[in-house]
Amino acid sequence: MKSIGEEIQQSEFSDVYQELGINILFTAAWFGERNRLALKDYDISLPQFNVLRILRGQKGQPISVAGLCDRMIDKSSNASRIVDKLEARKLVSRRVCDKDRRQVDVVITDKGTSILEELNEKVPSFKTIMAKQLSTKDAEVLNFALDQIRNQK
Amino acid sequence: MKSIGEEIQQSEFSDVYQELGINILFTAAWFGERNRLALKDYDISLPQFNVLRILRGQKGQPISVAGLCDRMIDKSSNASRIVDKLEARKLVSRRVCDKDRRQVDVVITDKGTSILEELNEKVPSFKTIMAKQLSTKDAEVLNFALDQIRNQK
DNA sequence: GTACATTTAATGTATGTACATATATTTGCA
DNA sequence: TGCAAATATATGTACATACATTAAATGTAC
Repeated sequence: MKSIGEEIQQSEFSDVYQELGINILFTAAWFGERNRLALKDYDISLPQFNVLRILRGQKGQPISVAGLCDRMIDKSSNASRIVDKLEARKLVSRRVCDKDRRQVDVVITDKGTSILEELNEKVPSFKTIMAKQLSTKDAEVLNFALDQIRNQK
Repeated sequence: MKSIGEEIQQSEFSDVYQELGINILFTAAWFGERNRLALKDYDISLPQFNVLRILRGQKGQPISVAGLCDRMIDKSSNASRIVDKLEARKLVSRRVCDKDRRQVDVVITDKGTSILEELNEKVPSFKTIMAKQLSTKDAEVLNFALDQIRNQK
């Protein structure tokens, strides 16, 4: 099995926390590459895929562009332009919100939903990727540890 | 303390592995944002910073562009162009390798080394970020788990 | 030794990101 | 009401990424 040190050919880290930081970054990038590869044939970028999944999670309820930003992993990505691309392909639709006409309501279309279903078969779920090596107990412990890492002064 | 579900306002995940996957991606992005903020004043991008650190790790020994790619976290980033920017600011130097004239040897300059020293004071180390919430033992366990996740068929 | 394949780096192009600014709408308050 | 401040989205820009292609050097088969 390749350790993170072998992966990036770094023989030693200054300490185990440094190793862990790099390991988290590298593992995230590794997930990204896997998913990008799976999406390639459909000409859908990773952020586009994520937006579609957030919209599906809304179960038909519209969400504003700012709401999308809040739920996106990469906070600085430009949700407005990602929605542009998706709208151009009719995978989502956009409508000015009646109650607050500054807001724009975004919803996934039927076409978007059906593409997403196809994609879900191609993109391996995190469960598929991790369940063999990690018990649910392990996963819970990891989740707790990551939550803790981000919650420091 | 905010869990990952609270961070991205997702009330429920399909399973704990899905939650963990998102958690890893989100934590990596969170690290990235912190570092980018710290580097902003120096007008050095994250990948540029990473390249400088790889070069410093070489302890004066030159490395090829392909060698940089291997050691970089984001495999698809264009090392050639990142080196362009660094060379333009005289933080690294580039020279055709004598033994194999297809290769280019990259080394960090004194100016690059001294900027990197400054940056290391500004950019919080992973140890600083994580040591309070995580024992070294915990960190070791996490490292092992992440290595395992990436090493599946 | 020539011809072809492989390797290394650079470049071209489309898209995405980071960050500032612009535009429209709503809110708060004198 | 009228007007400044705040909010929501879109847009402008420079740079970075993803991926294909090009150009030069080296390796290999004949």
